[in-house]
Amino acid sequence: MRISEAAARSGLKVDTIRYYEAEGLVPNIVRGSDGQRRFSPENIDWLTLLYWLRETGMPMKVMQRFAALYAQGDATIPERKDILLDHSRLLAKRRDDLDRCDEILARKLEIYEEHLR
Amino acid sequence: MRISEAAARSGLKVDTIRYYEAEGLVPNIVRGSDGQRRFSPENIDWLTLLYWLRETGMPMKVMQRFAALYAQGDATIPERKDILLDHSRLLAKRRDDLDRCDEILARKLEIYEEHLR
DNA sequence: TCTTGACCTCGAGTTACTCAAGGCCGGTAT
DNA sequence: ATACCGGCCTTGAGTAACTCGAGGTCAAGA
Repeated sequence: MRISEAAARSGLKVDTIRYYEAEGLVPNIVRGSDGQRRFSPENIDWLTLLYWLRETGMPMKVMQRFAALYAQGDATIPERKDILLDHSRLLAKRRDDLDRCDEILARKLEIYEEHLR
Repeated sequence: MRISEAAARSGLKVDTIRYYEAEGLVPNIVRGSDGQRRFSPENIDWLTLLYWLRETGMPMKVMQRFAALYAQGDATIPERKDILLDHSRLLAKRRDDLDRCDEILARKLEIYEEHLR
């Protein structure tokens, strides 16, 4: 499949996919005889994973390391697992932040309500 | 109180506070006779709010509008309330994203475990 | 044949910081 | 008395992660 469909399926934008490829985040993108990128189902899975990792705050550098390990095959699974476990902890922190902000907003809105009376 | 303490209390960095002031996000910062910024408790509350709004993804432009309204006094409370309610919806969306990513990580880690056996 | 649409590359622009350089000023140590 | 130090100041450049525009190729349809 071609890049626009890859974008639609992964959640990433077309431009972002090209950018990620240039940054070495997407191994194994092949080109057709027309010079255009062709995406395999495995490519799509990978892009989708990248989308969610990025969306939830994983920095590019970490994603680059992750991608490099992925490109090296199954022997790197323990290291990749560590990266994902770290990210899991980050998600927990983000959830705490959201809760904290929710509280603050609730208090602020409360005060606004009082002012409106 | 001075800028380093303001940073410690609000969560923002010193540089970020100065940047925010330059961008018009912080009304009413007074200067002492030495030319240095002095922060009132109200300033600190405001900076803390900005910190949490930004941390949870409110764009600068929205914060600028919010700050401009704040600077105009209580008459703008209804509009400010709308902004915070909008942001509240964004928080809910972010929480969904975190949940979605958690699922994906769990599935991925599961697959890694299988590979490791 | 002409145009339309999807793709391509490359380079510049944007957002939201972040840092480094160079300078002032009040307080302590020699 | 002076030397140094830490904390503040401004300005301008650098960074991360996109995002967009210009200009070009190519296959398929009217």
